[in-house]
Amino acid sequence: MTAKKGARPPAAQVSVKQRILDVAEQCAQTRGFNGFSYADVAEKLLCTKASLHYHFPSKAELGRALIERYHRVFEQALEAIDGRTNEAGEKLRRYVALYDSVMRNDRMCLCGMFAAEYATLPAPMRDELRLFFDANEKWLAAVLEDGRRAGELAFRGPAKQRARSVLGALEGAMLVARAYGDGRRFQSAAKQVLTDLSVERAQPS
Amino acid sequence: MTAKKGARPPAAQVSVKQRILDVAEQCAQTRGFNGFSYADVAEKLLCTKASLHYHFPSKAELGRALIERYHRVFEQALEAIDGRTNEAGEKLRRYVALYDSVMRNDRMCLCGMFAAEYATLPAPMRDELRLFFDANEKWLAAVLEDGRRAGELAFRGPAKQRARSVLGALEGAMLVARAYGDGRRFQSAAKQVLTDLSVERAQPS
DNA sequence: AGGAGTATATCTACTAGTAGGTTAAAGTCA
DNA sequence: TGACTTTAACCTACTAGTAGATATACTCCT
Repeated sequence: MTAKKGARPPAAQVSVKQRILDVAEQCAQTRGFNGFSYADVAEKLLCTKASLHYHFPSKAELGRALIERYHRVFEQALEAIDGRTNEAGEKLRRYVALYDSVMRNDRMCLCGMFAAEYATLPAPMRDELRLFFDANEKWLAAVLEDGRRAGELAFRGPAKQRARSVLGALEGAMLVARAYGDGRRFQSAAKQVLTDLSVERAQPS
Repeated sequence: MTAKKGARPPAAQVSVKQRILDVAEQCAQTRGFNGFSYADVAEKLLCTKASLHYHFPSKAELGRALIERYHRVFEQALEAIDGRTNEAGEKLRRYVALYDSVMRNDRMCLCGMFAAEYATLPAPMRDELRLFFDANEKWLAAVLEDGRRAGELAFRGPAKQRARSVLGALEGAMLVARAYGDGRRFQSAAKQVLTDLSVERAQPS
C-alpha cells in the first residue's frame, strides 16, 4: 500500500473515486456486474472493502456511477467525432473504432455486459443503461440520416431502426468474439456493418 | 411435493433431470449463470439443494449440461428446417424464428448469455459454448453459400464471415432488446438482417 | 411367495467460504 | 479543532458443496 493510514488531500478525493471506478469498470467489463465483488476491487486497489463503501455506499450506486461515467466519456467521444469530420462514413468508422478499442483491451462494452444481466440489475442501473443506448441510437440515427441525405450512405427504412440494428450488430459481434478471444471476429463483422451501409458496396471482404 | 421421500420408478430418472434442466435453463436465460443459485432452482422445484447436487454434482456440470442440451435441441431444429425447405431465404426466416421464439419467452439466447459471462465460466462450459457457436456458424455458412450460388441471396465476401456477422447481429439484437423488454426491437433488427441478404432489397421495412 | 441386497432418489443438517454492508475508532491534514 | 478518509472487526445472508440417514423399488436367490 502506498499510504497505509489517514486521509489524502481533498484534491485527491476525486482521484480516489476515479481509481475505484477504473478498477470496478475493468472488472465489470470482463466479468460482469454479478461476476465481481467489493473484495475483488479492494484487493486490486490495496484497500479495504469498508473504504470502498465509504465512496460508494452500495454496489447498486457503484454500478450506476460506472454506467454514468461510461456514458459521459462515450458522449464526449461522439462529440469529438462530430467535431472532426462531417462525412457520415468517416463518422461511422470512428464510431466502430471506439468499440474496437474496447475489444483490444480484452473487454466487452460495459453496457452490453450489463444488458445481459439486466434482469438482476437494481432499478437505478437499468434506467442509466437505457439512457446510454438511447444516446447511442440517437447519435447513430442522426449520422445515418445525414449520410443518406448526402448520398454517402444507402439503406432502407427509418434511420432510427437502422441505428438500432447497427448498435445491436456491434454489441453482438463483441459478445461472440470474446468467447473466442479473437478481436478479428469483431473487426470482420464491424467491417460488414459499414460495407452494408456504404453506397459503393464493392469491398471483396 | 407429490412424494416427500424415497425413490421414484427408474423411468422417472430422466424426467427429474429434465425438470431440473428446464428450471435451471429458465433461470440461466433470464438471469445469467452467475445470477442464479442451486437454492433458486430448488425453491422452484420444491426440493432441496442436496437433491439437485445428486443429479448435477457441481454447478459447472449443470451449466455444461445446460449448453449441451440447448445445443442438441437447437441442432434438431436446424435439421427440421433443412428437411422442410430447400430455399435459403426460407431457411433463414425459420432460423430467425427460432431466436424470436426465445425472445417471446422473455429469455435471452442461453449461449449469448453465457458468452457475456465467458471470463467467469469453468473450462468445460467454455468448450461446450464454442461448439454451439461453431455449429451455428457452420449451418448458417452453408445456407448462405447455397443461397448465393442459387441466386436467392446476395452478399459479398466469404460465407463463413457473413455467417458470423449474422449470428452476432441476432445475438446483439436480443441483448439490447431485453433491456427495453421489447421484442419488436429484435424483430425489426432481424428483418433487416434478412433484407440485407435478399437479392430484391425492396421492403420499405 | 418371501426376503436380502442393491440402486435410486430424497431428506435434514452441516461445512467452509464469500457476498454486501455496518460500526466505532483512529489517522491525516488544512 | 474539525472535516475527511481509512481501518479493523464484525454482521447477516447466501454460496456451492458434503455427510449421513432414510425411503422406495427392482432383482435375484431360495
